[in-house]
This record gives sequence, C-alpha cells and structure tokens, in this order.
Amino acid sequence: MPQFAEVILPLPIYNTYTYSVPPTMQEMVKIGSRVLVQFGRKKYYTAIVRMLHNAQPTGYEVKELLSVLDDAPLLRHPQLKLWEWIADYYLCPLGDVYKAAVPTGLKIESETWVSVNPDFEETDDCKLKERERVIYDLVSCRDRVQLGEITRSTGFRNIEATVSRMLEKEAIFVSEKVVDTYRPKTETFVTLTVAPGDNDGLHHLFDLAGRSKRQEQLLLAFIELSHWLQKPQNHAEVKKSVLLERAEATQPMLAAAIKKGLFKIYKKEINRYAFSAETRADLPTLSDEQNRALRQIIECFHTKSAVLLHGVTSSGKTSVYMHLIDQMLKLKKQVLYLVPEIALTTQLTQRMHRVFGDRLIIYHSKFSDNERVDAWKKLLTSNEPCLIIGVRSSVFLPFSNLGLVIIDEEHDTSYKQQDPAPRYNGRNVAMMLAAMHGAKSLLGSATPAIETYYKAVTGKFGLVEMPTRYEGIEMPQVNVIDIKDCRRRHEMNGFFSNRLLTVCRESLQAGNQVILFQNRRGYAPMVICHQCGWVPRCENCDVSLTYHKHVNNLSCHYCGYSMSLPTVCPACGQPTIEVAGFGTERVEDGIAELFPENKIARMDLDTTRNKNSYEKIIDDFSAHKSDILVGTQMVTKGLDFAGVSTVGILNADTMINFPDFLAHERAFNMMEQVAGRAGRKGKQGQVLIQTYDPDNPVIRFVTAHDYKGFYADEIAERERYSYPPFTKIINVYLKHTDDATVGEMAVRMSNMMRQVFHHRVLGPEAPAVRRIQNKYIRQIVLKMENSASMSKVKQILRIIYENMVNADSRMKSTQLYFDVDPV
DNA sequence: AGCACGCCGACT
DNA sequence: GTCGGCGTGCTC
Repeated sequence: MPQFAEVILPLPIYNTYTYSVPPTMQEMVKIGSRVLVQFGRKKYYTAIVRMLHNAQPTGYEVKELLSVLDDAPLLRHPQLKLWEWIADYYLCPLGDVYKAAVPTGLKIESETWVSVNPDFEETDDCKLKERERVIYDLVSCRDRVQLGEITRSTGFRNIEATVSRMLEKEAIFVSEKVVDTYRPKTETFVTLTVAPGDNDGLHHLFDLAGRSKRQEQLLLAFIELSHWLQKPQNHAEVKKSVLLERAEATQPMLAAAIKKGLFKIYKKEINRYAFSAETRADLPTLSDEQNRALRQIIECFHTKSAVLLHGVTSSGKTSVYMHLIDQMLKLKKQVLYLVPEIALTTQLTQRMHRVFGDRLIIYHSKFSDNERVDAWKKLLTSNEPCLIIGVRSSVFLPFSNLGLVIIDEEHDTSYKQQDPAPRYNGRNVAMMLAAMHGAKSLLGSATPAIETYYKAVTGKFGLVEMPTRYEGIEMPQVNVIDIKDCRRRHEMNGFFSNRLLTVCRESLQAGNQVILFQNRRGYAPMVICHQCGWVPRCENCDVSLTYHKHVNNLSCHYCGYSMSLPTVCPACGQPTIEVAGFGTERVEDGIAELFPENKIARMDLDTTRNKNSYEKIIDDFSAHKSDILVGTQMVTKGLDFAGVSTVGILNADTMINFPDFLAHERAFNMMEQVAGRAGRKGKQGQVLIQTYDPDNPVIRFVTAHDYKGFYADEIAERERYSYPPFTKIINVYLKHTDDATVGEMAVRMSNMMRQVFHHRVLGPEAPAVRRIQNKYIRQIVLKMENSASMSKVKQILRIIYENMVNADSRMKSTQLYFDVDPV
C-alpha cells in the first residue's frame, strides 16, 4: 500500500510535493488521481498524483492528503506522460501544463473570506487603526468579503499584515472555503401525478382538467410524447420545453395545471453532450480525386505514422476526413479533429453532426468552463468510439482509445500558444499524443508550414496531394496593383486603387460578394500632431496608441490602456492632430462612402468579442445579408463563402516586410488563403493585391498559386541562413521593471550562453515592443542544430540561470522564460 | 501563485 | 518608535 504521494500543483512550480496518504485513502489513490491538499499555511488546492511510493521523506514535516476527489483517476494513460513531455520540451513548469490542461471546474481551490465579529467592541486598549477601520467598515457593510476584494475596493497594498493584526484583536474572522465552481446542467421534466398504467387515475386527471381546453391539451400532448399508453411499465417523463411546444401552451398554463395536481415537475442533471439522435446524413460521395487521396492516405499510414494532405483551397479535404473518421469509428477508435480556434464554426460542426450524430463531441475555447467539464466527464465515463472536434487545448482531453488525429489547417500559427506558459504548439503536441496512443496523424493544409512540407518531402511524413479544386472550380486569377504607380497617375482614391474599386463595383453589380483584407484593426494605427510631432503613447507599454473611431478613443493593443482622442495637441495646444495609416475600421468607413448602396460587415477582434458575434458575421455573409466583408486575418481561416467573386488585399507590404525569418511564410500563407476565398462554380474569382513592391517574389508566387515554387525558394533561404527546419530555435526572454537592469542581465546571460553555445547565440536585443505592461523585455535567440540533444541544452540553460542568480541578486527579480519553436 | 518575513524610509 | 512598501524565500 502506497504511503506517500508526489503531487502536481496548479502553480508555476517545477517540483512535485510529497504528501502522506492516510490509510483510509490508500486503496483509492492512484496515479492520475485528483486529490485535495493544503499547500502553504492556508490555501487548499486540487493536485494530481504523479507518483506513489513508500520512501519516508526527511528534513520536513509531511502533510496528509485531505481527500481523493474521484473514484477513478482523472487522468488516463498516457496523459501524464504527455504533460511531462510538454513541460520538458517547452521548458516550462509541470504545474503550468496542469493548469492549462484541466478545466477550472475540476480544479477546486479554497478562497479566503473575511467577516466581522459581531461581538467586537472597540476599547481604549484595543483601538482600530485608520487602515483597519476602513477594512472593518467595508467588511461590516457586506456579509463577508474575499481577501482580493478588499485589496480591490480599498486600493491598499499588502493587506495581509493588517488583516492578521485585526484577527489578533478579534475584530474579524477569517475562513477558508473550498469552492466548487462546477454547475451541472439541469433540465426540467414533467410527469403525471398518477403512475403509468393507472388508467382510472388518468380519467380522473381529465375530469380534474374539466372544461379547461389548455389543460386537456397539455394532458393529451403529454400522453402522446411520453408514449404513456404504449409502455405503461416505464416511468413516463417529458422535457418541459418539449411539452409546452407540443401543447402550444405557456409556462403559466402549465403552472396552473401543476397547481391543480395534474402534473409534477422536477429537475434532472443532464450531460451537455447527450445529443438527441437527429436525422443523419450519409457520408458525402467522393470525387475521383478525393477517392484517390483517401486511398493514398490509407496506404501511407501502413508505413508512416503521419501524413500531410496538401490540398488546394476548396479541394474538399473535409469530405476525405469524414471517410477516414467513419472508418476509425467503425474500428471502435476515437478520433481527434483539431482546428484553429477561429475555424470552429457551426458550418463545420453541423456538417459533422449530421453525419456522426451523437458520437460528436465539441471542445471550444468559447465554451463555458462547465461545458468543458462535461466534455471531460463524457470521455471519462464512456468508452464508445467518438469524434472530438476541438481547438488546441483539446489535446489534453482524457482519450482512451485514440486511433487518428486530424490537424486541419496545420500551418495556422494560432496552434501555438503565445502567452501564458505552456507555450506549446497544439499541432506538435497532437502528433506526440497520437504517437503515444499508437495512432496516426493526418495534417491538412492548402499552404503547409515550411517545416511540415520539408518533413513530407524528405520522407518523414507521407505526402498526398490534391491539386485541383472540387467540382471544377478554377483557382482565382491574381492581379497585382502597384500603389506607387497608381499614385503617380492619380489613380488612387484614398487607400483604394481605381482598378480595385472598378472590379469591386462590377462584382457587386453582378450580385456577387467582395472580401477586403487589411491586416490591422482599428481606424488608424498612427496619430500625430502635425505641428509638433506629438504622438500619443501607452502608459504601460512602449507603443503608440491606435485610434478607434467607433468608440472614439485611442487604445493600446498590448495592455488595453485607452484614452480619448484629444481635440488639441496636449504638447503644443494646437488643433493639429491628424491620423495616419489605416486599419479595418477606416477601410469600412471609406468603402461605405464609395458604395453607399451596399451592406458592409467588418470582422476583426473588435467586432467578434462576444460568444456568438463571430458566428453571426459569418452566417450573415454566407446568407448574403451583407455584400462586402472587411476583415483582418480572421477572414482567411478556412471559411467557405459561395458568393465571393472578388478579394482585395489592401496592403501586402506590412506582412512581407516583417523582420522575422517566418515573415515570408506567414505572408504567403495569408495571401494564398485569403485568395482561396474567391471563386465560385462556373466563374473564376479575382484577387487584387495592392503593394508598393510588385516584384516581390512572395507576391509572384501567390500570383501563380505556386506553393511548391515558394517552398523551394524559402527552404533554400532557410538552409542558407540556418533557420528551421534545419535548426531548432529557442527564444530566451528576460523581463524586468527596470530597463537598464534587464539590459545588463540579458548581456550577461547571453555572454554565459555564448561560452557554451558560441555562434549559436544571437542577441540580446530589445524586441520591437520593448516594454509591455511596465515590464522591459530582452530577447536572446538560441539556434541549435537538429542533432543537438535538447535535454542537454535545457540542463545547461538551467545551470546558467542558477549561476546568474548566485552572481547577482537582481537576477532573482528578473523574470525568465523560454519560447521553444516560436512561430 | 500566495503568503510571511524582514529590511528600510516616512510619518505620528 | 510604528506603519506600510517592497524584495526574497518557501510552500511537502
């Protein structure tokens, strides 16, 4: 029987901690179990058991596990192994992986609540101090207050000492409450007050209903819906909502019938994933090309564990996926279908639901935490084969029998989590997950990541190509517009070239839709005083503020700081403030002026804050309720709009000229993807790219829809300058409130790194935005050969860090973190 | 992440 | 002299 447990806490800590297992729990506790523990002096956390053993630790007192929270472990093999791999590979604490992996509803914690002592009286030798009185008054006017709430409403810093002094004086009470935020979904059911089969009783109910037509209707509807007469041995119940709809009754009518004693109602816990069996559609019929691709994928899987499906936009990759999914489900295996955040729409889920019915589980980041807990519970309790469609974080779900992982739009950079840790790539983690399950991975994209295509052509992955669009739709024609030239000839109208406007006008007149792409949100990225050159800047970050016209303010896209647009310049007092550059808002305004007849929709971060707004914009545009869609990169992500004939890219240069080895890849992908939205059956679409640099090779490759050409160019470049996939990149970040300190620390760190890694170390450099949220940042780039042992590299980095801490205590207040395989 | 402890400057 | 700010270290 195990006496000690090593547990993972949901905190940014690298270590595990040892707790003793009380004899009563020794049978229950397993590796992967959720346990409640006290950590530190008061707080309670839900921890995960990583290891069990009998080795009595020495040197400190061991606390006991307080309870085991589930009958069966929350984690199944190989989940813990996957967590450990992530922590190891992405150089982050295991606790951070745990935090990201498990929904909040399954990580109950304690909260500290403060309440006043009703018997407390102030005496001469026990008087409250000024700060204490403020806290006392705040707590007494409410019943009980959380510790954090006190800090928030009083603005006091470091209240712990004050609170503990008040506790000594017995002015207040402090308690730790373990809170469970999970709320199961309930549904109200209705049943008759008589037992099924009791026909006399039923007659009596009809008598009771008397002349009330409504109540009689309710009774009849109930009998019909519950099949009360057919199967009298069963407990007969009907969902309240269904009954009301069928009986065409309202809530008060039912309430009256309940009052009379006809019905009883009660609530029942339901699983959000208990889909009603709906009319199912058959699998889509595949074209010859799709069939060939399907066969090739299956064949590749015989020899390779991962296959890249490189299919141009609208080649019908989803239909191929569906056949593969179907085959897996028939083998009683689970399938994970990973999509980028933004591509998980009802368009896709409905299509999947029609074919796979209640075997479909959706895991979306816009789902409430309760819904995520339900997805976990569903997977933990059932071993039925199922299809999980999910975003990045669904790689953490408790799969039991995974057979296939599909990663759609695998090139999409939103698979990489940027902040906070763990900074993992969902695509790569999904493939590791598949490998741990002995499952296959299928990566799909029209514009594969350079790294992925490299692995495919060098034979690490299988490669299957679908070079033509479905149903004979042609690839759109791409035209490049030289803005410089247009300006010279006075052929620009604001940010729009006359040519672009003409094509748009023709498309709209023909009843088609238009997409305009500008990769910048807000109205204008630059505000400047014409007189003195004053530029509004963020208080907390080193950036200029972006002007948002619709809410009439200037805001920081890094920390959310905002201020109103001054009418006169705060520096020189002149009314000479002007805006420069343009974002989606300004495009929307400009185009609205030029096309007053047409309806315009805008899709960017600002218009898609709510849970359903994104969906609504897409649905409305699909249903042709709007004619022109203006948007940021959101409009590029795997959406199918049948009516779009024209796509305009308003400024290609900002994407291409980004100072980063991935800039060309990103720019090509983005342009090729947005171009792929154009074109419909029987009519070739048009794409217009406005640029100052028409001869740029990236644009040339987009014009020719030449992915392979672009790849050849880019891979040569990467090899020449030793960039991935020929090397591995680890970005080292240092953050500190003081610019000079972080600069000094970064120089030292890079020097120490250089002693070991030599020319592989680049920097340090201040990033383009050198201060975010009042923290100054430095970046050191480490470029390692692929053959290098990453565990050794990590070990060295850790030793360097420890040496630095020992040499200079300022390092302790410097935040250090890593970004492995940045995108 | 909390939370406590200890050092230091600014007030009664 | 005490209060509160802030840096530092520890939590099994």
